[in-house]
Amino acid sequence: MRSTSSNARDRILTAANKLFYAEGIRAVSLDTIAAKAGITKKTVYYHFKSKDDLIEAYLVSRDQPNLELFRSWFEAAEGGLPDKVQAIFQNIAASARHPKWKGCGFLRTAAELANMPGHPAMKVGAAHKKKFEAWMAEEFQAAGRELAPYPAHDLARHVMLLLDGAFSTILVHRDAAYAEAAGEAARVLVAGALGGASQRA
Amino acid sequence: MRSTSSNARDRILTAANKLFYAEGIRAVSLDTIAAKAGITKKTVYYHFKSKDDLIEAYLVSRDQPNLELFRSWFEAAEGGLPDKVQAIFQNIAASARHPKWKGCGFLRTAAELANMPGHPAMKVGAAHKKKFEAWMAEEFQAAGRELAPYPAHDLARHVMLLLDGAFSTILVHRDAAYAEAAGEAARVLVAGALGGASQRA
DNA sequence: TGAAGTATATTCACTGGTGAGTATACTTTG
DNA sequence: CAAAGTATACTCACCAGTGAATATACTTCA
Repeated sequence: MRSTSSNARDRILTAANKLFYAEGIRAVSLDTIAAKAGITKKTVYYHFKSKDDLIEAYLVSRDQPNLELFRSWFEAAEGGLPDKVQAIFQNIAASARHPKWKGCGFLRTAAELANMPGHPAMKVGAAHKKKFEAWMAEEFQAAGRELAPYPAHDLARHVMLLLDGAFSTILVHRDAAYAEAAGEAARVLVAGALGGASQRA
Repeated sequence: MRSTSSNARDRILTAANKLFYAEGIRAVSLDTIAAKAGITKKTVYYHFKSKDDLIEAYLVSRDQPNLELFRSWFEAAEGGLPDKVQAIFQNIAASARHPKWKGCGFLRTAAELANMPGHPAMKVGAAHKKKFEAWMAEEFQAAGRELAPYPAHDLARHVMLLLDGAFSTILVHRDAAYAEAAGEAARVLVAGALGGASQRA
């Protein structure tokens, strides 16, 4: 049994999650993370081979939970496809009103690591965003062929662009209303693709 | 004559521009900037009261030039409103293919300073984005009342969201094609707002 | 006019503190 | 016991910001 070990590893990852997300990757030292996890820095280096490694692990740990969250918002929403897509944005708006909200960890990490394109964490971020896009495309595909002249994967990409635009813009303005605006735009695109007259909310 | 003075200040600002943009705000030290500017760190502190102050000056110096660039792309484009809007995105795609391109300096700075909401540089960034949005709204307003059920300022905000989405997404994937996708989405929205059938490229 | 004084601009050398990462030794537990 | 896990205590590099001194140019007024 390596229960103690995993405990330490988990505590490190939990601390890293909170601190990296709250303060940013470069603003947080391993000393601070170790302190928050209640262990020594050397123990951090026992479980992770470098800070970059821990950054990568941080993003890996967020991948599935974030996607699940989007999925649950989408599924819980009443109404048609436009409504379900819009619901994602409305939920983001709600999240963004919490004072601890600091944007999308993947996007912020990508911004901080823009000078290290090959960084392993970048790959995790890119994969995460691709998964979101692919999932959206699936949903659109499943929802019917009515969107013929507007391929599902194009529409999915456009929605994803609006989503990341919302994340970035809210962060700049500190105003969750931008997520609602993005939701309306997404709604217009999806409704339009479905061939129906684009009924706006 | 204070020519020497302005020279030093300008050199500092030029060096800060290049380094902050290329490496990120927190990754660059004032020692590095001073070295690049060919002066002493103390001289940096003579002209700027702190690193934060220099960060702010960096963004201030980018505000007008960036807006001018967008404007020039828009004006140079042939065709109607949808084409002119789309042209902005196409030009961003072209810029993004240069190896030195590292996204939008305002967005990346906002991501790095997410833990300091009141930071002066954040205000500069927010003001910059607002100017872009306001300019777009003006253009839409001027272009006619035909977009009745889709208020010009809503449409402007949607275009801005797509733009920032493009900036972020290109950075994550290192693929300028996302700007083209965003441009198509913007084209669909603008064309749709004009009441015409949304003819896609 | 020119000497004395003052503001501007710059340098060298430093401080206190923090950063990532490590050498070594202790401790737990199967 | 031996291996996994953790701690103490350290290195060396860097960083934001400063103290004290100096050089240059502009201003004042005897």
